[in-house]
Amino acid sequence: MKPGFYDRPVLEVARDLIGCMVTHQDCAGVIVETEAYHDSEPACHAFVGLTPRTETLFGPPGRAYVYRSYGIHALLNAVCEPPGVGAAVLIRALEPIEGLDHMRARRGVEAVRQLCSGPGKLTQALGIELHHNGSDLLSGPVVFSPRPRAWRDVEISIDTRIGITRAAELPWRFCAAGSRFLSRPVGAASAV
DNA sequence: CATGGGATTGACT
DNA sequence: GTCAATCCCATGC
Repeated sequence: MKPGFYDRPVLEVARDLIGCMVTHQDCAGVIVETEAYHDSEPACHAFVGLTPRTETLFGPPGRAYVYRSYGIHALLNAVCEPPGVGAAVLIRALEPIEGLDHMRARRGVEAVRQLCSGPGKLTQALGIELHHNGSDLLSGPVVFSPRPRAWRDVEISIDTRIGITRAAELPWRFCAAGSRFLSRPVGAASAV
């Protein structure tokens, strides 16, 4: 992405990341689902202020924020907005493009739709771990790159965020309209 | 120092 | 639909 891409309001970045590519080593996918988080609302980890955990969130934009969820999964975010503001875009689903066999080996499943259709699934498929927290998204090893031509005019659907209890009413979830690779259909309120 | 709660997933009823 | 697994870390005594 261009320098400065992430130094903007997190809602704009979350929308603009739909259709962009995520690459790690030999695996790559197109982002089809994101969510925005900002320190002004209680669902965001940064809501509690600057702590060891949220240090990356309050740091410079364009870095990866990777944290452990439910003691099991690593979740990938792109840090946004200027230093001092705790904001990030959660990457929730990818359409697999390259390295599918490597993804299958790490995920232990065959179906393409099962490889990256969830925030914990895609980090497992791409081999993204906690030690990637704080890494630069321009220089890698985890790299975000602009939309391929075919995704230039992707249509965006907006929905409420998934799996949170606080500020659950905010429409801060962005999806590639009609994608078969979402973690969950648009408009499917709760349900597990 | 002890405790409680997740930005989830997959197995089972 | 229901539920356990599992661990980092914020919070409170």
